[in-house]
Amino acid sequence: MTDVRSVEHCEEQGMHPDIVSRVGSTMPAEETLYDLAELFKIFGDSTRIKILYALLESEMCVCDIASLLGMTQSAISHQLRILKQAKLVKNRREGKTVYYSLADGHVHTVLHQGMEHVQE
Amino acid sequence: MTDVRSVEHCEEQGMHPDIVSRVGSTMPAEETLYDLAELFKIFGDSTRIKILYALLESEMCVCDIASLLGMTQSAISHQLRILKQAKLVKNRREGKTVYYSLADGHVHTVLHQGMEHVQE
DNA sequence: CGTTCATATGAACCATTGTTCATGTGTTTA
DNA sequence: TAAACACATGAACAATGGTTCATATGAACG
Repeated sequence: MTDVRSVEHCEEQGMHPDIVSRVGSTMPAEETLYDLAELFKIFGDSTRIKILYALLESEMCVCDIASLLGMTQSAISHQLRILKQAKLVKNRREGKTVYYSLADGHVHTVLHQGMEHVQE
Repeated sequence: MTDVRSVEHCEEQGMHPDIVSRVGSTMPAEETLYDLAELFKIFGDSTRIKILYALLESEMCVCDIASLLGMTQSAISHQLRILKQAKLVKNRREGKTVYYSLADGHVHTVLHQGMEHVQE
């Protein structure tokens, strides 16, 4: 019969406590990593990626994007709202029409870096 | 009563057919954009982001990562499998222990670019 | 060999999310 | 001001995904 103290396994302190504590001290704040994951989550959808790539080329209105992607205006509008909340796109009103464009140069960079990994 | 041909709205050809067709011709292949979204989906989870940031600092075994993040060995192992399938991490066996490390320099770059956007 | 320990994996569960459908808002124009 | 149009939004539904639990693999060690 094993000792009571050895019932718990390596997960308590890890096999290499020194490494665990050293790496732990260099980790960014919990909240920062959460926000970073939330950002990538935005990029993690085909429809939104397509929208961003389209806006990379030209400012566009909602129904143009819907037409381009062969999707519903409603579906596109929902996604644009998400992209706007993440500050990845901005919009401008002209009469009845609303034009969307990229909000930030970072979008281009992130897309480009990701693409490089995909294309091996 | 409106003409039958005007029942369908702008989504058919868009408001600016010229822009739609021009942008359409510059879009990467459907499959490429899908793969790109799949890649970002991997980064779009707190646990996986934490694992990647940890491995950025040092090679680690499964139970060390579990200990560092205060999570189950099983949960970490599942996530490591996903990261490995995406070719973001690689592993090496040493006796009973399996050490994981980053597979690619792109990981560092993508994380860095995303972080810059998060920190405004 | 049989046990122990580190890791892997399959099934189940719960939460999250993207699309659709119906409807609401806001702007132009007849 | 009423109709038409571009866009926004809320609720509902189906699908996806992360964690847990139980169990399987695989290697060291007595």
